[in-house]
Amino acid sequence: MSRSTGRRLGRAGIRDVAAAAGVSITTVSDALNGKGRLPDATRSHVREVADRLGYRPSAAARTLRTGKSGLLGLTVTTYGDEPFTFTEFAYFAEMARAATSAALARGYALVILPATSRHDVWSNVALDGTVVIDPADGDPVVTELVRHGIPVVSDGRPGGALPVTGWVDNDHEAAVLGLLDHLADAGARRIGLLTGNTTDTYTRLSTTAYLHWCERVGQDPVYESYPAHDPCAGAVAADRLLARPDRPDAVYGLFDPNGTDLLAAARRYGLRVPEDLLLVCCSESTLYAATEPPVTTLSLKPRRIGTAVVQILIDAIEGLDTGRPIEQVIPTDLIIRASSQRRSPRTTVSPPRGPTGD
Amino acid sequence: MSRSTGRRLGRAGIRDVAAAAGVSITTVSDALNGKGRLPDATRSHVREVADRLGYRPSAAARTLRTGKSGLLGLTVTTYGDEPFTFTEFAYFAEMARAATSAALARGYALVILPATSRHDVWSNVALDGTVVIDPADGDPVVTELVRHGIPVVSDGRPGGALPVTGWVDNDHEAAVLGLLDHLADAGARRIGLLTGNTTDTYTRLSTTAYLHWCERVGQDPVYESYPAHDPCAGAVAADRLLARPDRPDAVYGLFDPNGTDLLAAARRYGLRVPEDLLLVCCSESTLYAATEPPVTTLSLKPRRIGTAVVQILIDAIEGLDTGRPIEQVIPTDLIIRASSQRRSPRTTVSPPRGPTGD
DNA sequence: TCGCCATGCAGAAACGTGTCTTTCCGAAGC
DNA sequence: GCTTCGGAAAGACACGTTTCTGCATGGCGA
Repeated sequence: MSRSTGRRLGRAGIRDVAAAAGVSITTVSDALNGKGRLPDATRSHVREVADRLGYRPSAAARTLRTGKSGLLGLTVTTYGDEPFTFTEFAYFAEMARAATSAALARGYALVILPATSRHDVWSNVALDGTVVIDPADGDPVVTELVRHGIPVVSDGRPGGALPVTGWVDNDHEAAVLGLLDHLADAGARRIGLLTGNTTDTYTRLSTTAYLHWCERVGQDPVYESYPAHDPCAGAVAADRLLARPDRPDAVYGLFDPNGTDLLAAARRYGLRVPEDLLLVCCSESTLYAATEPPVTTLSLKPRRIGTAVVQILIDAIEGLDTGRPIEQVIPTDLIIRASSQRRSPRTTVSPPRGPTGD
Repeated sequence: MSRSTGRRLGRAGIRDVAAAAGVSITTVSDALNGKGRLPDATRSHVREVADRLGYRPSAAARTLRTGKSGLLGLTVTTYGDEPFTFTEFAYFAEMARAATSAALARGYALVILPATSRHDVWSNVALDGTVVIDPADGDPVVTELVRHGIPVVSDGRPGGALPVTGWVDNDHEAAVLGLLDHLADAGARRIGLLTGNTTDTYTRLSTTAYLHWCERVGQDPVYESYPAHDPCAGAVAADRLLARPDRPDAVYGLFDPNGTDLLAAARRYGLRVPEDLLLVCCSESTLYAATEPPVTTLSLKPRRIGTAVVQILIDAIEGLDTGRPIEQVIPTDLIIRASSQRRSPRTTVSPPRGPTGD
């Protein structure tokens, strides 16, 4: 009695439902979770009473008992001082969105967490697993998580023998090589690169692929690098690249804003695109379909990556061994627009593109 | 004994730490949380033992006991069928990022949740409070949350007498009126509007403000609306707007991609910007500093909004009554660039802008 | 010398579930 | 008629914390 009256100021618990339905706690639990062997009459009766009381099981208690929280961490490595830069490039936003949708479809939710190993937050939330975007070599957060038995799946091949459960990545080398070939086919004689001076895997792989390609075709590398987290450094670096005495006649920009940066720099130097300068940049933004001229972009397919990462992670958590591989390579997509084609003399207005649909 | 040996396969619990340190569970808890009255010697000893065992308190158990989870929900109303569209417009991404940072700084983490009232996910996570972006009138999710005693703070003034704890918003009417005045000052005779046919508050307020302004200055409204969630519909609507017999000589685009859409449409019709057509669009993207010409944008200051929303929410959760108002209006920022100025005959190249810093 | 307070720590009761084990009861088998 | 069997539901414990209460001990003033 002291119990049932004392509970008045809290939410309705499973005890209240049991009392109201005239059954035991066990029966309520079994009825709501479809577990035990109960006649349908009891089941529906309990469900009806629970609904009437507005009963919601306590997530904390359930988590404590079952050991599963239904929460996945999402961590983005941070460049510069801002805690989160995932809006800097549309890639991160797209990837996060796809991951969120995929997780939700399987009953999980995503918690956004910092890449720094501030234990305060990390240990204050019960995680079933974690998605790590572009982990650094020997990332302390990842090693700590794995040491505690929490599955970790990374977007981006992990370096430094990081003990992740699985990973998904593009074949960055192949993507860059293919794109450079495309530029060469379009008539480029000297291809330049606008790249970052950060040490993340994407930048490193792309840059070395560029250098390999140069070596293969016997071209001197022409590149400028800048801190990718600085929004104005890109424009300056684009300017530097086009101001060089060995000015390239084609440029690949590694980061999302490089397309407009390079277009602006080209205008400043009176260079016409694509006549005087061929352009490709890595971006997920549909804005490049409507620039003057439209810019050829390399899409890393963040939606497919985000989805795949979450599927692998949840499969690992639930212990179900689907045939799905634990390490997946997602093909990239070169969306060819006017900026990388010298063929068509008049600028073809590309029709509005619908949703890419994957 | 059966206890301590049986725990071998799990993580180290508080009991293990207590046993290893030769103290009681209470002492461990107090030492780690800085609670009781203990000599510093005991404190450091317990901490050292806990570190050695790699002890991490169970978030679930703590949540169950204290009733606080340290988790805040983040919900974005969804247009169309995609579960999440917060990447569609840079606004959402910026806002989410700022909110995440602010929450983290105060020891909270954000959980991304769907706006649909699928109870599965919502009731599976223990929330201390929720941020709702642009809730619909009488939103069922919000009412349900409030009914269960969970504080809700919304980005966007709630309509339909929604019982939220607080809200933060821009003064959309004032922003639109000021911007239209700016265009009129620049010489616009007939200002058109590119708007959405969705019923969200932002679109509605902005559109009615436009209609009011037209009425006040005695101009016939010229606008086209389209489903804002459809990525290609914007370009088509921009085209429609400039194809009208009563073609406007200035346009305000309500959504992020409208700037490039309108630039592209203007090119198709041979209209020069800003000579033949003045342009403003609402966007948070820095890309518009580098377009040809640079486009004047209206910034809604999502970073300030995201921060303010979280501060209000956490204040409410922790019950501390700061002087901070529960309802805040954040001023907008009109970033004037070449597209809305007829004065300068030659296109001035705006210098690269640094981080906006708020 | 006795009582009192401050200090340092331990015991045990919750928090709200899930689930293993047990009990109860009617019906069927020998 | 007694046992067995199986269905339906109740009891009780455990999950790992936090925290309230309470027991010692020793120093101090009266």
